[in-house]
Amino acid sequence: MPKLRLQAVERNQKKIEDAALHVFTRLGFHGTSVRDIAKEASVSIGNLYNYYHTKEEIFESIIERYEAHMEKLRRKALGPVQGVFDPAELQRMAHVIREIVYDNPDYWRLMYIDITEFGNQHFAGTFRSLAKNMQARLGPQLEASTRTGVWNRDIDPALAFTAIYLQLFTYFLVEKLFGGKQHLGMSDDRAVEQLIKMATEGLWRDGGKTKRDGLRRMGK
Amino acid sequence: MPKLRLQAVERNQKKIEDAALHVFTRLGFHGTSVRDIAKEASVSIGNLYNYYHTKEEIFESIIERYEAHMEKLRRKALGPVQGVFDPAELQRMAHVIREIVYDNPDYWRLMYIDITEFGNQHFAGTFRSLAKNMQARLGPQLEASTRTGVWNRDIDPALAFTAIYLQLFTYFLVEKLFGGKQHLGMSDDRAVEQLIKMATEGLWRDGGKTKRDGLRRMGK
DNA sequence: CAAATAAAAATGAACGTTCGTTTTTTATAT
DNA sequence: ATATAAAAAACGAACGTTCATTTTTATTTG
Repeated sequence: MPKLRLQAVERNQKKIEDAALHVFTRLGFHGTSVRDIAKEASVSIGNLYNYYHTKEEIFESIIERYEAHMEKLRRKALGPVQGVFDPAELQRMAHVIREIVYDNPDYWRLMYIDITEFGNQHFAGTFRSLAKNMQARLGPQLEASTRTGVWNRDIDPALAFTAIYLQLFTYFLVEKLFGGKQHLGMSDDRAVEQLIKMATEGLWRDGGKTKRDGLRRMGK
Repeated sequence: MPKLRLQAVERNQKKIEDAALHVFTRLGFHGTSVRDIAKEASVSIGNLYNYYHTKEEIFESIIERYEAHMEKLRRKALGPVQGVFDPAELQRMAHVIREIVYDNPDYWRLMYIDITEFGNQHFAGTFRSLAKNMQARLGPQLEASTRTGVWNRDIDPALAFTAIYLQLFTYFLVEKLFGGKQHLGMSDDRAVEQLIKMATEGLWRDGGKTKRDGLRRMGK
């Protein structure tokens, strides 16, 4: 009646999935052989099949585990947001997002594998109704922003916040995964500062008179 | 002594590469077999190797062809930009970018394949010094914007324009490739309108006094 | 608290299949 | 008749998975 202790099973699975993640994200799903995984995990080929029925099951298990991890991190990025459009708060969020992207580039590599080799089966829900989810999470804070009097009433706060959130992720992803070394022409800190300044100062009305004049004068 | 006319060779290569693109972007590089390509192109396996030495050469030839095509489209998106930050001009650019993304999702699928299966070998240069390239293309127009008097002098015009450009691509990519059906909570047209309003109205100074007050009042 | 025990875990060779590529054969067009 | 394109056949290597066997492990027993 000796069965491997549950924590031992957990430990072995983590070892296998860590190894599999490493090779999957470098060679793709079909570019990775189970021998690659076994070797990377220092486990026999046969034993892999004691823990997973198929190679694809390993892939799906990795995604499940990673998705749970990312959900925690996303909460961390959005969690303590109080004055949602306060530049200082956005700076903090940007810093967390930077950390998330730089620490977990493999998460997006998995996403790209899913798109190119699995028809976006596993990550399809991630971006669905993003703004609506944002509204559900930050509804009160977002609504509060519109009641300050200076809010640009033409702009939906949920859209605005989601756009900033996505823009920051995009910036760091381009830097980390797409090889865009300082693709905005300056350091991360300065670029983020400028992006936030751009976004926030556009959210607050200034009456719009001098601005329009400026545009008219500009040429078009 | 029949030698295939050059345009016939070109035609056959295009047929093969179109077929290969179709299967590559659905199964990935290693998930696609040369038999898949041959069948899709209605060509024998052996004959494939009369046109390409290896499977990888087919992949690289596709990228080369597609990159040239995309460069033309990018020029179209940026081409007739005169008042670079004029909302109407940005609307036009957004429309072109939408068209580009919706007509060519396979270009980005190739990019994701390159990242996950080739270590970003072939597309690494695409995002390098994006803002600097933007400066090279639109330098005069960007500089002109800073001389209108109402420009927010803290913000680098090249960064601002590149950020808007990237944000629009990101928006449509999320919609088309990542399954985010109306992820900003509204139609493409309305979302784009809001993004542009957000970005541009943040570029022009209003003195900053009432804005800061608004933020202070907001809670943080 | 060892030693014995039985069940589970781990192993690596072997399976049939499919892979990318090469070689051989056939068809075609001057 | 001959050079070339296209197709078919064939190649060894590598694929995902299975399985008979060995090793390890947690428990029972003395």
